[in-house]
Amino acid sequence: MPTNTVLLVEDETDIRKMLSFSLQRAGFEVMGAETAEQALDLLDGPLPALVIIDWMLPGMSGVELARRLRRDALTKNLPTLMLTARNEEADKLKSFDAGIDDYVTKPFSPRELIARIKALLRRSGEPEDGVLAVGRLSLDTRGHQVAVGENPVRVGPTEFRLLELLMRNPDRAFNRSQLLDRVWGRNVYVEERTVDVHVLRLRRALSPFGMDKTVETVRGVGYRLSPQASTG
Amino acid sequence: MPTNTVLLVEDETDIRKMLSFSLQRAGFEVMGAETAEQALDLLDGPLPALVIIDWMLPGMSGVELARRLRRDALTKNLPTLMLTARNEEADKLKSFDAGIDDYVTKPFSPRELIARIKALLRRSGEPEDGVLAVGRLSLDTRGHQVAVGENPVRVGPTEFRLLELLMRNPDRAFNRSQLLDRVWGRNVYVEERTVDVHVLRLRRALSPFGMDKTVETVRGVGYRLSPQASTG
DNA sequence: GGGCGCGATCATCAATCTGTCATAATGCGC
DNA sequence: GCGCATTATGACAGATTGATGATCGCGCCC
Repeated sequence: MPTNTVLLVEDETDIRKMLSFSLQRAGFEVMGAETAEQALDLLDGPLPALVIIDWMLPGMSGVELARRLRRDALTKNLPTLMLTARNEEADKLKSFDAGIDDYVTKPFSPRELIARIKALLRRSGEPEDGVLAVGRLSLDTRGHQVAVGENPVRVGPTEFRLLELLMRNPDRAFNRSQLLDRVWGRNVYVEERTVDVHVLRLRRALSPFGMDKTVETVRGVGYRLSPQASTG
Repeated sequence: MPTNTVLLVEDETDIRKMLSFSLQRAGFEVMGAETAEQALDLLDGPLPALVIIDWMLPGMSGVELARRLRRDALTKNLPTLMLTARNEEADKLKSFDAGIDDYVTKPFSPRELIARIKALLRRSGEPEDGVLAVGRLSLDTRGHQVAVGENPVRVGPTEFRLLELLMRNPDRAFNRSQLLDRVWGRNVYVEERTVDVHVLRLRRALSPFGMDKTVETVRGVGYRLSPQASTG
């Protein structure tokens, strides 16, 4: 999901161009569609971060489009914003009912639109899910969970932090001193050899899934995580 | 963010009462505050699902309150909705800038307000009917009831709030401090170990249905709700 | 006043993790 | 192949951390 892409569904060319311009100036990439049908086609590709829909569209209406988006699991969580000339309460309610997240009435200033878009994105898109992945190996920093494919892997706290560091820096070799600093903390006195033991324990935890080769020894230096070796 | 409770910050008594009534009829619990300061106090306790803030408040302004909420890690993700008599663009922008998620201009109909609230909650992951579900486990935030399949489960108030938080954030690990902040409230001084006891009680309540494994221990961190483990 | 439900602590036991060491393997230059 | 340097591994004792049962206190209702 390109995080700063907006899909704009608006049939009136002038308005579409004007909005495209404002949006681009605000740092968004814009995908334009003239009809709901065209929009649905575009949504088969990479998803935008947000969809702006004009109420009045030729063919399928904006409300109907919104409803469709909500029904499809893939687009269910896409933030949507309705653009309309109407200012009647019934229509607003209908929009919200169709799952629209926000509603802007024409005439509106581009600045207001941008502000609302940002508010919407702030609310939805931002939360970094915190899942690191290397090959079939994944590490969820939020959930404190390691898995190979669907299988959860049991690792102790230290091994978790160690793996996290390695996964954040794939293919980079760390010497024991660096590992101690970054995993154990700077002012801790721990024998360098202790690192070996924890690497061993980490490998042991990964080996049932054939992923133990992923943590490679760099002789004379230290250790490295190698995405290559995770083919198992 | 626990419960289907809404925090309403409005100094004019008439309006507050009227809105409280509408909100309650729509199925929300309402916490009322007359000032921003009072609101902040209330937010030291269990968090509501959403905050409605009047623009004009005696003392600290609504915008300033919103800004504060955004600064604090604990309330950062609370959806906020601004209520105001003004209709000037500059003010709207100021609101959005303060991190407000939506904006309703007086005079507004309660129905519109409710619709917007629902849109906001939907966006932040709140189910429409107030029933959270994870596997066979379900929790009704309005009826304050927990069930596994059709079987009701008896849990105490604290266990309920604890389970609610966990169910709102499946697969996410919380440490004891976070749990205390979010389930007990921030101003209370409670021993961290107390969390263990309530987790124990929660598990015990769930175990007759084989769901006790759903609440997992993350050693060295805290606890996590795992949909996986609910297969029992 | 006397249950009763609930919540917070505490003490204790069990499970798990940690850092070290001794020893076995392995790799590498010659 | 030899010998040295480096790494892998198994074992262990101590330290942490979590689970559990029991206790105490508080507010509430009869």
